[in-house]
Amino acid sequence: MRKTQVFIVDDHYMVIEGIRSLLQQELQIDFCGHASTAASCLSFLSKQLPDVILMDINLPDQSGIDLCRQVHLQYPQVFILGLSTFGQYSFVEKMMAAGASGYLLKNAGQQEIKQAIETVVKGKQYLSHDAAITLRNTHHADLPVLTRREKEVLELIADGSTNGEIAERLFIAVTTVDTHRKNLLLKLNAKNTAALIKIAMENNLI
Amino acid sequence: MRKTQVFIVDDHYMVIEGIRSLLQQELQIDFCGHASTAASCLSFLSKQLPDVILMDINLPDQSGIDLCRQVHLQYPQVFILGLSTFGQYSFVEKMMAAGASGYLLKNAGQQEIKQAIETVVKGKQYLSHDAAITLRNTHHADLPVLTRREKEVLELIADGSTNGEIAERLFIAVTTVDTHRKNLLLKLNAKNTAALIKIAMENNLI
DNA sequence: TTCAAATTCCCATAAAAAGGGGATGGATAA
DNA sequence: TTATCCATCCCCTTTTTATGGGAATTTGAA
Repeated sequence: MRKTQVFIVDDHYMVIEGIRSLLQQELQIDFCGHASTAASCLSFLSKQLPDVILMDINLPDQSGIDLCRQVHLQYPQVFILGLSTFGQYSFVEKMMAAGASGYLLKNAGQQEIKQAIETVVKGKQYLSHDAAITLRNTHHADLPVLTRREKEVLELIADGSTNGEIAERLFIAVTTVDTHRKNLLLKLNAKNTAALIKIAMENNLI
Repeated sequence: MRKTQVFIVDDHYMVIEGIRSLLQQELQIDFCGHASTAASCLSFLSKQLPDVILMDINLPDQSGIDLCRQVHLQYPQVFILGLSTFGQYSFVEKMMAAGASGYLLKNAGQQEIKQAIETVVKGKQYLSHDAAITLRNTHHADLPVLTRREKEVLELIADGSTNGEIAERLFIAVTTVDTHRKNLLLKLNAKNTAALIKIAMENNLI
């Protein structure tokens, strides 16, 4: 039986080495290389295709989510396992939406990594236990979904722009900015701008 | 010559395994154990003292900075190397202030880890190249010193309190709060409340 | 195609913050 | 002991936000 080819994309050498070390003991799995940037990952894929890619969400040149989407479109036969430090709901969800077959947290042990790889090569989905719990427990319902426009306005508010300035930059009326602002306060349950920015930053919305 | 005993505190198994794997090839270094929480780290130390601890900043039960301070006070003979994903200035600085002898980023390779350990056991300081650059580049001198009162006011602003509410809670006049607020905007070079909160949070003032 | 959500715009009033002054007592460090 | 910083307080004006409505158009997904 052919060994499963595994490729790793992560900008932390310690993590790459950790996974490599853990997978070395698995006879059915072959570690075929690693990349620390999205660019070098794509470059590798143009020459050789692994069966599974373990992909970190935080990469230096671009978001792992974007890379995931790109790789999934270009090489749909490759299974992608998301990889990150924390099980923040939005990240897990976005990674899955971008075409990942599963998600692993970096505190996963040898057994879990092995099982995840074996599961996704069969075409099934694998969610890290903790990630699954996160998806269930955490502020799923609590964390509101901001629209594209609301996020834009939020960013500009955080930068210190007044409604007038925001309106100018986005080519909309001041009253519209006002409305978005109202909705932001409502959605994030903030009393005023100060609380809004604090909550937004605590939830990585900025 | 006695081997250098190294202990790791990190809640990510992959990182622990990575470091262990990298250090295995070093004959002068002995990996003597690991912990994934501050509590189990302290429990280990009560029985056995390593020469160097590689300590992550993000731990599940408490901040690595607090743990660092505690360990440094209780076991001053143990050298601590801070460990984290990013080289954010305030974190590096706080870790050093808490008694760490050095700082490593998780993208460090085998040579760098080895050199860091060798450097700190000699009682010298070791800063990861990237961390050192961070310390130099980022707003070091720029960061203003906030007074006790200003910090209190800042926190209350961030929580969404109005000047009136802040005045009530601190038993001072609204006009005084106004003055503190003006000074905060000035010191942090913020255009308005939104920018103030963002800057304050980015610099860990809240 | 149809329906819900997103985006856009408007009015009016009340509340809060920003910006500009100036002033006083107290502590502290040089 | 003088100078500096902190904390406190006050005035006034203008700008910006908050709050509470209502309503028309896109747009995207089912």
